[in-house]
Amino acid sequence: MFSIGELSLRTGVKVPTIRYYENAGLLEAPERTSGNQRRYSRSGLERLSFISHARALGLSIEDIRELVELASDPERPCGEAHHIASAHLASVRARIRKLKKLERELMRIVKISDADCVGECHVIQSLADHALCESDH
Amino acid sequence: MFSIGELSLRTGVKVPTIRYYENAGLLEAPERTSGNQRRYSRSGLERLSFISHARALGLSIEDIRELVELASDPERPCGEAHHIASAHLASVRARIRKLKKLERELMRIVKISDADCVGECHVIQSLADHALCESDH
DNA sequence: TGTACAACCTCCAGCCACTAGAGGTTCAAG
DNA sequence: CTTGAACCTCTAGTGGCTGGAGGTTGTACA
Repeated sequence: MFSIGELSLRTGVKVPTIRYYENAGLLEAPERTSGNQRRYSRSGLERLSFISHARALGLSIEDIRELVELASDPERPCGEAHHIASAHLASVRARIRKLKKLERELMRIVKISDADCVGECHVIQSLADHALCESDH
Repeated sequence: MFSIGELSLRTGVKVPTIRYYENAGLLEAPERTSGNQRRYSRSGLERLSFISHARALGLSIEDIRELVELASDPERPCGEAHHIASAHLASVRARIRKLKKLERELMRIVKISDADCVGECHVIQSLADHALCESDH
């Protein structure tokens, strides 16, 4: 049996965040002591690790809620879980593509202002004039 | 002279967002008609384009506020503007690195569950067990 | 000149995923 | 039995908008 503080230490998830997950319906409400403090079992620890790992992978609370439900219903987990994971993979890839565009754009802006840093400021000029951009955004 | 709606059409920034920028101190409060409606000049349009472009590049409102101040003070813009832009470039690169790690991780999870989709769900298993991860996060 | 109605105004609430603080209670070590 | 760290609940704030309520103005047309 772990207190919320011990659980926090073991998982690296902050105490208020654990309570938040409970409130959001991701984490089952644990037993309480007679004095109303939370006491977690091993399964609570495992569930929290699951949530924390999924969050680290960037899945939304909503996605995780769904995965948690699937996990507790062994009849129909795999297809849908797979769907959630691969949808998320696609969105991660889209974000990478977008950030790479930004990277190129920013490199250009920074490089120009490196080369020629007198008079008018090129950073500000480049930011002001979208027409100078190489890609759309 | 543009109404707020025209400005919105020309820049692609939504009307409530324009008001939000004004409120946040990014966009100068424009003239008003006798009936209290906003009327923008060309310089307002340019300023909003600047903001919108900088946002599209992922700069924070706070960063943009600073750039806007720098832009209006031609004494000391370049060094600081360059600093903001290159700090942002660094953070974009960090985000790309992080997302690429996630991509690898998710690919692994999705691939496993592709290959072997019977019995226990591997998506959920992989998410639950951080020890299976190849990289830290 | 009157009227209809789209566009405008302000203010307030909500979104996500936490995080921080106030103010009070409980647990456990000494 | 006392101390004080850790716990409890509840509320509010973060960033960057977005949407709605309820009321006013601008403008095109009859």
